[in-house]
Amino acid sequence: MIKVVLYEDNPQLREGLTMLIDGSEGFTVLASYKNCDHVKDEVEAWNPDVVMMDIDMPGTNGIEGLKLIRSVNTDVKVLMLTVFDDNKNVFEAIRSGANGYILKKTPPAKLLEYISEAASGGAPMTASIATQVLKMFSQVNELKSGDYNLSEREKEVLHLLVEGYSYKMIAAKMFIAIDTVRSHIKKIYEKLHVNSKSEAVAKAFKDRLV
Amino acid sequence: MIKVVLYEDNPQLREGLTMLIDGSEGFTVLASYKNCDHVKDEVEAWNPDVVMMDIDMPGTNGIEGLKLIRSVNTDVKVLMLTVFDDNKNVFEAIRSGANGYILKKTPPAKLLEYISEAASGGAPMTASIATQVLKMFSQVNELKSGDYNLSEREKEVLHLLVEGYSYKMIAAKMFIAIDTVRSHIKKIYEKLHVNSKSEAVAKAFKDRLV
DNA sequence: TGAAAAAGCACATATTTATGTGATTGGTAA
DNA sequence: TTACCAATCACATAAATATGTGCTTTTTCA
Repeated sequence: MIKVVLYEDNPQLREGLTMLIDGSEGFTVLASYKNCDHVKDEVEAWNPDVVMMDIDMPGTNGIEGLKLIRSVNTDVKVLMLTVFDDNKNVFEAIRSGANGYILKKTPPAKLLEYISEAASGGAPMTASIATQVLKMFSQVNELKSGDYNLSEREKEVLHLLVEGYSYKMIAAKMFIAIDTVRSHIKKIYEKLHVNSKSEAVAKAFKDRLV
Repeated sequence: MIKVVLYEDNPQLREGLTMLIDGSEGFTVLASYKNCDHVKDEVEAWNPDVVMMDIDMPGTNGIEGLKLIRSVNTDVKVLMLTVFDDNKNVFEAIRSGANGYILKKTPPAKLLEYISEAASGGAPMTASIATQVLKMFSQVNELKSGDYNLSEREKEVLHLLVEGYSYKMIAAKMFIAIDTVRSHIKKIYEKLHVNSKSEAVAKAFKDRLV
């Protein structure tokens, strides 16, 4: 029996969801609330398997509610429920430890399936949400490409600079004179359009040259 | 009619999948291959809606294949197919622009559903994969919480250092004497366990203090 | 209430960095 | 074959940085 607690401000939808879930084999709704002002206590008291949390609620919103839950309980599965698949909330919810993210327009049968999936450790997502997540993910790891066409030797030097080596140490490590290190670094600064070691290091991090 | 091209080295599975998909209403398999050595030409020639790509193949593997496809075509939906939900491949596939990631043990009905979902712009994922993706996502954006308990003023100074300001400029910007800037920086170095500006900058980036 | 931080300032000095000018060598592309 | 560039080294100098010691004043916290 999957124990569910529900947070949804719209009375019709709250009742409808409660009846749907509670009336289905294998599911029970322990409680449902119209806001998550006391979500911590409530989740602790009921100890549900799954919390269904509306995002857009007056007072403490769903994301805040999720954070509150996570501050005391990292086990309970939290399914975020929303009307729109807008980017910002999806991102924030996932960051805050949501287990799934589904649209309200999801058909009833699918909804129950999603709840079971969440309860058994899955991460149910409406297709459009999943698409967004993947897109965000590849964006995060995209970028770089800041080429600056540094020569091989220059890349080596830059790398050592980033590692915190001094000119003297770099010279020793690369078996070249310190003046050669200077030459390389000067060239690197020109190419990166900077004029100090720390700026070069910062740029290396920003543009993922490291 | 959803047009599918299949890449799978195991002959039995390849035949099985072809028969399943091709035999289903609304789906057609244009071609199936046992490796993706000529994936670029093949995808261009067939122009499918969905490519199903096995990850573990001899020769050019699925990830490489995906990258090859993406180098010439960003529209076709690519569904990655694998036996294991191992972390590294999932990550790499998503980074490279996969549209979905499903396990081979997925039941036939579900498989067809996933293909349709991919074709219509969704991002079908096996539950265990979705869970992983969410986990990775929240890890990537985790705070890292490298605290070091810097004081407010020290954080300001560090921030300006990272921005590339010299001591003199920081002094001017913060309306304090350059010697005070030195004091702060010395303290910062102690707290971060570094002893140069560029090391501090590097650490700030690494530990997301910026 | 009293010690500990935090923030501010000053002076001194050694080291490191930044910048300039100039030269040699070997590879490579027009 | 000439011209360019990467890589190497040298000498010189100014500016910036790192480090040490020492001194107020204010805030914080046990």
